[in-house]
This record gives sequence, structure tokens and C-alpha cells, in this order.
Amino acid sequence: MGLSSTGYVILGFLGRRPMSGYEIKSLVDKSTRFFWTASYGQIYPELRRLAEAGLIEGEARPQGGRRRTVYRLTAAGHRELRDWLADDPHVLELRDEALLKLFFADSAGHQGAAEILAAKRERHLEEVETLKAIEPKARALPARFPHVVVRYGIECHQWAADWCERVASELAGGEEEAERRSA
Amino acid sequence: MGLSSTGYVILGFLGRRPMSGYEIKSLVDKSTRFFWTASYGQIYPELRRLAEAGLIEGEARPQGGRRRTVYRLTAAGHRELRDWLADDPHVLELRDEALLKLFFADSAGHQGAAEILAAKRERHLEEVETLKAIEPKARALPARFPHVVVRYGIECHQWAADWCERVASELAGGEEEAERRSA
DNA sequence: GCATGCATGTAAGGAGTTACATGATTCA
DNA sequence: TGAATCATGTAACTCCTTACATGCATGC
Repeated sequence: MGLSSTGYVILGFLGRRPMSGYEIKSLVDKSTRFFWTASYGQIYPELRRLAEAGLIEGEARPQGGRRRTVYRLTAAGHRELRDWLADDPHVLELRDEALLKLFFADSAGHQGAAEILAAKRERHLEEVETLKAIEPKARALPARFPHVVVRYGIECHQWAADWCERVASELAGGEEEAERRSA
Repeated sequence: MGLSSTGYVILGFLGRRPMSGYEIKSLVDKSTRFFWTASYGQIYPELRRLAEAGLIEGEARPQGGRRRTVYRLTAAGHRELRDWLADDPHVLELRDEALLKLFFADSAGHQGAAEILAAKRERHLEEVETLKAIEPKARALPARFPHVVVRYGIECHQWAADWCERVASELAGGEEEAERRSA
């Protein structure tokens, strides 16, 4: 079928229960954003395309005078979601500016390298804190896997933070030696 | 100065030694692509912009009848590189389709979830193999940090593969229990 | 002679973000 | 009354990839 990646996020959320585009966006911001983002500029046009393709159905559900459209999966949408889940995942991309800087850290001096590592560590620890704040909510959900994924995030960022600390002390040890040699 | 992200990759490589756009691209493909990609469509226009901004200088260095331009950092380019390395890194983005599927795995059944975990594990192990093949070359480099970063990649993907295995067996244990209950 | 690698580039298009515009409702 | 939240949407823009075009050099 060749849906956009955002299309599958939408199908995934609608697989749980019917909801509006706005609600999908706020759930994305609270959950999948750590490994898969989506903006209004993608979500609303994609909702229209999915409806045209017959994978979802919209129903007007105004709240007072505030217009609102709630979407649900059709039978075809359920099939599409299941097929996608059964396919081998392909996208696995990382964009890590700290790692890029570390890669070029020979041009930064050993003080510079230490700062890059410290900043990277700090950043991962912030992510750990953010995810730990979310964790209880994920655990309370009727669905089981959101919590599994949150735990992945916590453990992964903690691992990365620990790696930074470990490498920083290895580097500091090596530097002391180098200083003795050059002294 | 507000360079594009590709601009800094170029400055980083030129910080080691002068080289052509083609060589930058092939080095990116062999090294930074695991956490920072760049295509010809970005590199060649960016080389021109960097030259216009006075951060790099191109010199014609044909090989026989084959035209070739080798770029080097100017003093301003060195400064720009050092300033960028000293700035706090900002971009840290992950796009992991397997994690997205796992997040929605409640719609996939426990067999489906097990398959997602197995596929994710397999993928991380492939990355480990790819990076292990590169590692000796990185270690042999005069620069020290490329090797540090390759080790990060190997250890990180190995950690992720192990996590998948651990969670898969937790899930399998839980499923046996659930089957006993429903039997 | 042909495949592979070196080398430079562009055009088209897809993906995604940001900013903006609009307007209702809720709650302090 | 004003801020925050709910709700939908678009326009402009950036970033980036893919595919293509060109042509020389090297080694089998």
C-alpha cells in the first residue's frame, strides 16, 4: 500500500480506540516522540489520505460549538495495521550531534573531548528523567507494550550515560600518562 | 554562522586533511553514516556555500584528464570548526521503526510481538557485525576518536540486541503463565 | 572492451518542521 | 477577563534522498 510512516502511527493509535487528530498529536508528543515524531502538518493531511484510501472513517463529533472529527479504523485499516506490524521493520536511524562531535574530537583537544562527553552524558540523563516521569502512566495503561518501550528508553539512555562516564575516565587516565611523558 | 549540519561534517573531515567532495562522501559512508548521513545532493552545494563564506578554499587538482577539486580549511574555517565543537550538541534523534511496532504490539498478538523483538535483535546484531568489520581500520587511524565512536556503536547495538533477547524471554515466561490460566 | 571506481554535479520530489490563522471552551 | 487547552488546518520552508547525467582512469 505504501503509506507514509506517519500513516502507520495514526493506524497504530486508532487501533486502540477512535480519536481525533488533535488527540493523536498529543499522544505522539507524550509517547512515540522519543523514537518517532509527527507534526500537525503531517497528521491532518494524512488523516484525509487514509480516509480516501478507505483505511479509516471520520465522524463529526462536535464538543459544544467546537467542531471535532473522531476517526476509527475500518476493516481494511485493521488489516493494513496487522500487515505492517507483521512486516520486518526497516527504518533504524540515529542522528546524534554529540557523537559527530566526538568523532571529530581530535580537533578539539582533550579538554574539548571531555566536555563533549560530559554534555552527551548530561543529555542522556535528562532523557532518563523525562522517561521516568512518564513511566508510571505507561504502566497504568491497559496496553502492555507502551510500558515495555518506555523501559527500553530509560535503560538505553542510562546505558549511554554510563558509557560516557566510563570513556571519560579512561580518557582522563590516558591524559595523565601523556602529561607525565611530555613533562 | 548557522551552517547546515552537513556543513560541519565537511569542516570536520577537512580538519584532518584537504580532500575532494567525493572523498568526503566515501568517508561519510564508511564512518559517520551510523549516526550522521550526507548525500552528494547536500555535499557539493554545501562545498560551494562554505567556499563562498570563506570557510574553505578549493584548488583544482586534476588526476590526468579527470577534473578534481581538493578543499582545505581556511583560518576562519578552523575557527568555525573549533567553535562548533565547543558548543553544546543539540540534535539527538532516533527513528526506530521496530520500536514503533513494539509500541503498538498489543495489536499484534504475542506471536507478533515476539517476531518484532526477534527482528529488532537481528538488525542490531547485523550492525554489530558491520561495525566490527570497520573497527580495525578505525583503530589504525592516526586520529583517536573515530575508534572511540566505533566502539560506542558496537557496544550500543550489542546492548540493544541483548535487551531484545531479555525482554523476549520475559514475555515468553509471562505467556506460558497466561496460557495456563486460560487453559 | 567492460566493469569498477573516481569525480562532479543537478532536478525532482518526498518528508517533515515551523509559523501562522482561526475559533470555541474551560477554568482561575 | 485572560490564559490555557481543545481543535483543525495551510503555506512556506528546509532538509535530504534518489535518480540521473556526464566523463575519465584503471585493471582485468
